[in-house]
Amino acid sequence: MRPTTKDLAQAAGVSLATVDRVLNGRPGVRKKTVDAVNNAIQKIGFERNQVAATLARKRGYRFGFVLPKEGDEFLDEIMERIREIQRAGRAEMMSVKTIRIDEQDPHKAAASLSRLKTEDFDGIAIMAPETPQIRDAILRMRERGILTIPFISNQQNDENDVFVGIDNRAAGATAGRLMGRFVCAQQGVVAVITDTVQARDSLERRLGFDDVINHDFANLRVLPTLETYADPERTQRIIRTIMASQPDLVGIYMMGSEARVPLEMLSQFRTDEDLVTIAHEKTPSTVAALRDRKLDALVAQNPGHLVRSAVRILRAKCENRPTLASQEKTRIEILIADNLY
Amino acid sequence: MRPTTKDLAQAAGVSLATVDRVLNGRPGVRKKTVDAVNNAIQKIGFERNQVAATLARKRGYRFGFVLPKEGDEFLDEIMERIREIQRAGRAEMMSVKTIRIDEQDPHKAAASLSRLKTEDFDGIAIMAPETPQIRDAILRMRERGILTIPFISNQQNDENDVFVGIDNRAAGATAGRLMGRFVCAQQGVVAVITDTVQARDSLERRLGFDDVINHDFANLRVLPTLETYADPERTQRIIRTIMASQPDLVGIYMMGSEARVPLEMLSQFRTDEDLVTIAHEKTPSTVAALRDRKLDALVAQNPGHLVRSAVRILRAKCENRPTLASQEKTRIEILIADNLY
DNA sequence: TTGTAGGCGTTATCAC
DNA sequence: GTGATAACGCCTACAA
Repeated sequence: MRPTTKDLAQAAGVSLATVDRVLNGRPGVRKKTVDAVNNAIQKIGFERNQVAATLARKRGYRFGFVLPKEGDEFLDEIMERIREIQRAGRAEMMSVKTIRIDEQDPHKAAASLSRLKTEDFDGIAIMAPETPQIRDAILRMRERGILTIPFISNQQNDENDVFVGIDNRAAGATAGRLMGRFVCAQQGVVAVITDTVQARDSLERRLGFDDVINHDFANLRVLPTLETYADPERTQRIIRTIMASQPDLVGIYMMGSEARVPLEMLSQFRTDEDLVTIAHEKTPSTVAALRDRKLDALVAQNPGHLVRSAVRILRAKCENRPTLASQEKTRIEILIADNLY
Repeated sequence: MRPTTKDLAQAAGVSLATVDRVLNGRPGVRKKTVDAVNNAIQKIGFERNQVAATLARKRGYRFGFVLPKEGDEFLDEIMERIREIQRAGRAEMMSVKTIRIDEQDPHKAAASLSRLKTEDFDGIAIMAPETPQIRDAILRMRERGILTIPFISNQQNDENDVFVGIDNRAAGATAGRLMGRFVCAQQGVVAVITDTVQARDSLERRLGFDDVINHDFANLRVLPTLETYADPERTQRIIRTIMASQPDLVGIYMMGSEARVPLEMLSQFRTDEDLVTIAHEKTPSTVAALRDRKLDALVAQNPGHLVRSAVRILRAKCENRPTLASQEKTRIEILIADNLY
């Protein structure tokens, strides 16, 4: 039988309460006693039973996801996965809530974060742009004792802490290599479209993309990034212009997470089967485009994985135990028509 | 506060013990009482607390993985992931064991399965070739009351039951499309190498591969599958012959899960940068080959995911609750040099 | 600084 | 058939 806290208390010659204090790093125990307990842990090979520990805490774990108020299809997927885990989590004594913030207004957003109280949350996963106000708000949350982890959009990797999301530079590189391999032309020009290059994510993807193209595909020339500002009309204009002005166009890289609008516009123009198109994220639009051969490949991060990984990491932090590193590294998925599952 | 069994007992006008009997489908309760409890469940929105339930069962969950005795690098990865979950599982009241069977000898293998007792296992994930003896042994295990699920190698999908592993036909199709897209030649010949075409997995991959090539890449001709029987010398001979006899060779598809030997042999010959090579499974050998540009792409199933998914499914079955379908579908991963993480 | 006792929401073992 | 009641292993008052 596995040793229990009772065995441990006996082995260390202390009471259950003291064992609990040491186990959970609570104050009010003499160093000597702490050592005695720790030695006993080693000696009898004690390992805490998380199931019992969770049950004994009256309240379960309460986690939150901070998400932008306005979002694209990718965000819809994320929210659907959060809903899934909400349902499944109840039986495991875990509740998950979402908090929407106004991404456009850093002050409002920061204020929303400030309102999150320690009494309501054990940990929060935060998807938010990198602004001074938000960074401060996050720091203050931590001081209040709420665990936080960056979610999908990285907050400049402040401490070499965990981060749930993909390496965007590698994602861009992946897109770059697929573009290079799929284009069979001797020479050609590649266009890059995104909503805005403001975000760090876009910058990193572009860097990765260029790295690969410049290094391994000298036959291709990549044009400056075109910004749509998520405006359909502007998007249409951009695509029309690029198609008309670049006779050597062989590929289009849709770099943002909102490929729906560019794809719609593109489908009005694309007649040339040799134009290679690559986008990000698996959404209803991109999946349909992949099936219809309007898109050649998708570079994606799995929304379900992101959400579950965030929750697992927060929970592990709460319980003060390590996570399986191999499980929590977010994979850069490549999707084509045949592995869409 | 969430309703507990106590609340439920009160609402149904019965005792805790009866509630438990109904909840766990145990016999010895009048139909009328069962209905009363079920109605009360609906009425008060009761949902069982799995944490408490797990704790209250004296023993935790005991699962097993049946694996072949002899294996390749892919199997090593699987075992490493099982070890990981063994460590992590203890705190969650779950133990995981592996049982190695002699794949070459169906009778011995079946005998090994027969030895697995209900007292020792709540559920077993089985990776085994599809032979009458093994099929029977599995059926008998089920009759004994042990939950079983096919693992990686499918047992002809007997009941439309769960299956942990990839759709091999889709995996072959994925390899086919990558081959078609990566080969830029006007015309060419593609070779297919595997250990043996005995296994259903190989057949299905080949079907998927051919589907795509025939349908979408008329410029390519796929040669009959070459079998290495996992013999290095034979592999070398095969590769030498194919390189010499097929001047139009533009691609090699290593269809089995053991790409190490073919890759080694290939590296002795490959000088032509235009030869596209695609293999299966992420292992030290294939990863190194991908990095060294000796391999262009990998079609893989994630070993960690496979193992954890099997455990989650077994556990859910034990606890008589559903799984997250989106999480348990094994993805067909495409790996290139840039998304190897 | 340390210990005692009661409780978390189930399951299991007895009686009736 | 059904109902009390004692575990399960840990946490948390409150007492000493």
